[in-house]
This record gives sequence, structure tokens and C-alpha cells, in this order.
Amino acid sequence: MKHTGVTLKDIADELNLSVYAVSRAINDLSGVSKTTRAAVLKVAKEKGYIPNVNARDLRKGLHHSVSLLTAGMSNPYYLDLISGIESIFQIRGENLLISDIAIDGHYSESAESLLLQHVLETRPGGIISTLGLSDSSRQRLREWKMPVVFVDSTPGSTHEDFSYVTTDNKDASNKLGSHLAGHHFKRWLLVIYPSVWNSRYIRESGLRQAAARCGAAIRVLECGNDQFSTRKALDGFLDHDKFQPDVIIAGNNPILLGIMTSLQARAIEVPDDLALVAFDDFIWSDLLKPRITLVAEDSYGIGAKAAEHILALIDQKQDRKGGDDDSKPDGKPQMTMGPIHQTIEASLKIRESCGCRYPTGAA
Amino acid sequence: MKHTGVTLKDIADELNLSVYAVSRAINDLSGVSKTTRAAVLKVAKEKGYIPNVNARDLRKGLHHSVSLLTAGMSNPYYLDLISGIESIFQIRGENLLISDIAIDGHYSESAESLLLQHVLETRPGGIISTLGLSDSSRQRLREWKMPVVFVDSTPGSTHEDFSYVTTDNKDASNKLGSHLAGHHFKRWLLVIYPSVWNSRYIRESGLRQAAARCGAAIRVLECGNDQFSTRKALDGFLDHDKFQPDVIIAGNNPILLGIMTSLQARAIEVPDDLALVAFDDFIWSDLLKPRITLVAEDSYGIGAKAAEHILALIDQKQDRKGGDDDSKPDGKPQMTMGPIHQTIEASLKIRESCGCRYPTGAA
DNA sequence: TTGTCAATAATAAACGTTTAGGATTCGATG
DNA sequence: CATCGAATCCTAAACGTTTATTATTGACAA
Repeated sequence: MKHTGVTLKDIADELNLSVYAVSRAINDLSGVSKTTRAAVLKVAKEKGYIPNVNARDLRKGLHHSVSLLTAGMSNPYYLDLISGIESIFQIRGENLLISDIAIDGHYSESAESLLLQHVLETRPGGIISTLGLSDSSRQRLREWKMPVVFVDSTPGSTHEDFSYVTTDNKDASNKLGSHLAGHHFKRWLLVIYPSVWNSRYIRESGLRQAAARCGAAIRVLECGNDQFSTRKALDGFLDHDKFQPDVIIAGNNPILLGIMTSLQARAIEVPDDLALVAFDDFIWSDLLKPRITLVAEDSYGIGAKAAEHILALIDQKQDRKGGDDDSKPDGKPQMTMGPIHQTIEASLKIRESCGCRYPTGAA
Repeated sequence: MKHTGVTLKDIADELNLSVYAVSRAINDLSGVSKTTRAAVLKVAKEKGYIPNVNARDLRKGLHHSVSLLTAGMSNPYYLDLISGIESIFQIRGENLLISDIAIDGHYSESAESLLLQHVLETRPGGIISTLGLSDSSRQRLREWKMPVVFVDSTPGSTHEDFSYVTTDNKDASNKLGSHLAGHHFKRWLLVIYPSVWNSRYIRESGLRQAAARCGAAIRVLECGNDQFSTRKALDGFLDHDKFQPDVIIAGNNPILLGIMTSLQARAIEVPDDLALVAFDDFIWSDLLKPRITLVAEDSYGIGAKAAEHILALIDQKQDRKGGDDDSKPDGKPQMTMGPIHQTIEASLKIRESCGCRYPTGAA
């Protein structure tokens, strides 16, 4: 046995056959007799043969893995997302490669470019990205004709040619905003991540509209996408700004965490001194005191949808190869699927951190 | 441009060179003049050449990716672990492939075997496993001479030939147990995951010893490794068993979550009605009320250590190319690094859920 | 007998790299 | 002038697969 495992040739030699015969036998293709096939399979099993997909993909011009682009995996949201993706991939035997863009905690465009280079070196079959990516990165992906699905962030300003599946953030903002309006809050503070994740714009603008409708003032505080930078930013704001919010809206999970540590240190009571609501659900939200009112997105579902779609895109691209086939002689209509733009509804979970006394309705 | 990207041949053709020259130029090796090298690099850049690592690995007999074996990614612990691994991998340009064993939430040996098959098909350079794996799986890895590092679970009964880096669970149990003893709890209930993750044994036996030392009764309730099965198991226990615990110890994070939902539904107050402590820290532990007393393991550090070590193992294996194995050591300095068995200390974080009134010391 | 067909098998090329072994130049040395 | 050495570049084989093409059978029909 070589250092690299048993090869087709090893089996062929053992049986005085050609690699051709062994390949056909193992892949259950025509061109080999029942007896030879049986013999091959027997030896293959004995020797513990495991095919080398890289060699296969190289020859066939296929690519079997999918890369997931993330940025700083501190957000538990990624877990559900990955689970959702894996739930689909496992069935199909696809592999998921994880690549994190934020090398030392901070995103930079050059880091993004470098990482993409890295990812492309592995010739993935497709890419799922949690970031919108830079213009040049997207251009590169276009040139490579790479199947791409953006999740939870729409790709830059030109959406048209890329697929994405996101939370319906407009609707989510609306739901949240309306509820705040019902509470008659007058000074909203939205603490939110930078616009690399451009779901930010939708969340922000939706909230601005809602505030305008009910005549509330709104301020936006931008921070990094992690709890520490959030805490620092919020501490700075509360210490030095005259704006005294009566409700804080956390743009996502790590940010909520940062806010809560800041408030806890200041002994500010939620919701009595200050109300607090958030975007994105998380497993502990229902066990905190007070329980957190938030709009819950379906990360797992988004992951699963994105996984299904990327596989469809990959299939489509690879089927459009030669028309050749011995396995499935059925000539399908071969309809081209365009990019999909799918939004998944988020649900408002009303609990106590907004000031509601009971699980439903405003105070 | 082919569908698969620019190749060395494309560049060679453009410049009327051989692929050889182009390869040498791009990899910055001798055998090519300054001027040709410059010309090659120019064209490569223009055309956006990106090497195909799979083809390279195939030729060189190397393997560039590392597979991480997980089982049901519901545990936020995985996030830190992955971050830790990535922090090392990014620098070295290694890729991390994630493979989850628990397809539909439940572990099974056949699923494990199938997944391992899958992983081996990609010819990873090494494997990091969060599970101890079955005897046959470990045997297979031995046959493949696969570099393996186990994290947080030691490999089966025979540890000798595999590396692992885990929390010092014996010490962790001791710390926790001693603290409980200080509280004079007399009826401990340990709720813990199955022994597929065999850190369980160490945690359990450490606690049993601590209980014995202080004359406390201890019961162990096994549940699945997720919050729902935990809640079900605990509900069943509390409803039907005569054993009335005065403290519950959660074996890990999802289990703690399950316990807390169960207690919340029963309106059992922590720590007044019942104390609660846990293994493994998580970001919200300090914001729950009461704050949770627990032993915190350094997942990020474990991930980083494991990553460093797997890379060292891979390097070692690949450097040992020319000299054939298991014969005489032909006088080379080539020192072989044996498997490492590293434990990382966990720290006890005393908070209020155990009944302590102040951040330090027992009540 | 010959010819045809189908089934089975082998040969060799291809995928995108790396690399051992030559070939060609040019200048310098004996 | 012949020989050497170094530098530059090429040819071709190799990695482990798949697959188009070709060769070898044997059976059966004419």
C-alpha cells in the first residue's frame, strides 16, 4: 500500500486486469462481466479501496466541495447556518469547506481578496458567502463562472446576476418598528454592525421609516461586529452623547451581548430604566431575565435553502457539459435556472425586555 | 479560458514557452531567466491565473486540507474550537473541512463509518476529531497512517498511538466537586451526554470521587447531547424518581440549556430551590440571572493547539518521503515526534447559581 | 464456410500539475 | 580547437482517475 492509499492499479495488478476494467466495475458501469465485477469488488473490499475524489474531479472537470465564506465566527448564528447547510450536504455527500475572512478579528478588503484567492485554489464547485464581498471579488467570481449563493447579505449594489437567500429584513424591521411604536418610545438607539454585511442598510432604513411614522427620534451607532467593540462604542456613546435613548435596538447577537454587558456594568435595569430589543434569535434569549424581545430569523432554514440552491446551480453548470451519459439516457428539457432571490420571513417574538408584561401585546 | 480556470499551458502558449518554464517561474524556482520569469508573471497576472492545488497535491503526493469531525453542531463550543483552529490555519494557508457525524441529530456507528469513508475520499492531510471514534474507525486511520488529533475526547481505550489535546477534565471535576462539597450539598445529580464523547467518564468519575469524599449521594442521568433530549430526560427523572437533588451539574452547554428550560417550566428557583452548576463556559453565562457557576475550558486554545499539532504531524509525515519506513533509521537525524497527550487546565468560575452570594468563596 | 453482432477487455490519452533527464546555447578554460 | 560548466529551456513521465478508441472473443445467422 502506498502512502496515499490503495489505487485502482493495485487492484488491477492483483487480478491481472487493466485499470479500465477495475474502474468500470467499481463504478457499476457497463463493459465488464458479472464475474470480473464480483472479483474486483471483492479485492477492493479486502484492500480497503477508497476512491480519490480529487483525481476523479480533475479528470472529469468537476468540483465536489463548497466553500462557506464567513467573517469572524463569533456569532452563534453561524452554527445554525452551518447545521442547515450540512443537513442538505450530508445526504448528497458534498463537503463543506469553511473559510473565515476576518483573520485577526477585523475584516479588510485585502484579506478578503487573499482569502478568495485561497478558496479558488481549491477549485470549489460553488461558494456560499455570508458577506456581500467587494466589487472586484464579485467580478472575479463572475469571470470564473462560479456558482455563488449569498446568505443574509445581498451582493453589493448590483443584485441581478447573483442568487441570494436572506431574512426578509424589511419586514423584520417593520415588525420590530411597529412594536416599538406601540410602546410609544420616542428616542431609539440602533446599535449595528458595519455595512460590509449589507443587511445593515435594510434593517436601518426600515427602522428609520418606522421611527418617522410615529414621530420618534432615531440615532444609529455603528460598531464592530463583536461584543467588545460594541461595548466600547456604547460606553463612549452613553458617556458623551446628550441623546438619551428610551429603547436600544441591537443589530444582531454579538452586539446584543456587548450592550447587555455595558448596561449591566452601569446597573441600568431592563426594561424599567431602558427597553432593549434585538435582531436575531439565539438559544438563551428565552432564559435571560428579562427575556429578550426580538425578531427571529430562521438561520437553519436559510442555510438549508442556500445549500439546496447552490447544489442546483452546480448541477446545472456541470450537466451543461457534453450531453454524454450512459447512466441516464433521458433527455430532459434542460431549462436554465436563473439566479434566485429568496427572502425568508422572520417572526417577532414578544417577550419582556421591551416592557411588555405578558407574552403578547404592548403594555 | 476553460471552465476550470487558466492553466499553466494557457500561459505557456501565449508566450511560446513550455509548461515547465512557466511552472518554474511561478513557483520561483531556478531554471528560468529573469526576463522569462518577469514575462510569465505578467501574463499570469493579466489572465488571473490561480493554481489548482488538487492537481498539485496529486502530483506531489501531498494533501492540503484538514477535516474536522464533529457530531451535531448545536454546541457553541464548536465555534470557539473552529475559531481557534482557523487562527492557526489562516497563517499557514491550510483549509478546514467540516464533517458532521450526527446526520439527523443522532450519532450512530454506521453513520460514523460512512462519514469517515467520505472524509478519506478527499484525502485530507490530517483529521481533527471531536469524538473518540469506534475501534474500527481508529484501526482504519492507523492503516492509512493518517495524522490525527483528538480534541476534548480521548480516543477509545487505547490512547497510546494517537495524539489528543483536551481539557484537564479530572482537574475540572475536582475543582467543581470541591466547591460543591464546600456548599455541603448532599444529593448531587449529574446530567450528562453519552460516552461516545468519552470525556464523560473522566468528568463523571471525578465527580463521583468528590461526592464520596464528602459523603454526598450522587446520581447520573444520561441524556442525548442536545437540549431537547435533556429536557425530556430530566422531566422524566424529576417526575418519577424519588431522588431529590439539591444540586444539578450540567455536563455541558446544550444540557445546561435543557435543564434550565425544564426548571423554568417548573418554576424552580435557582439557587434558592435548587443549585445549578455546569461544565463549559459560554458567552451568556455571565448575563443570566443567576449567573452560572461553572468550569470554563479554553476551547479556542484547544483548537489552536490541536491545529498546530496536526500541522506538525503532517509536516513530519510529508518530510519523511525518500527514506522508506519501518526499516533501519539509516543514521538520519530525523527525530520522530511521538503522539502528544496534552491537557489544558480549566478554571472554576464561581458565580451565583451555586448559591454563592458574592463572586468569590462559598456561602 | 464466412460475416455480423454483442459483450468483454485492453490501450492510451486526458485532466493540471511537478520534475527527472536531456538538449541547446554561450563563454571560459585546457 | 576541444572540452567543460553553467544557465536556460524542453520533453516526457508521473500522480489516480475516466473514457474514447480499438482489439479480442464467442455466438449466431447466412
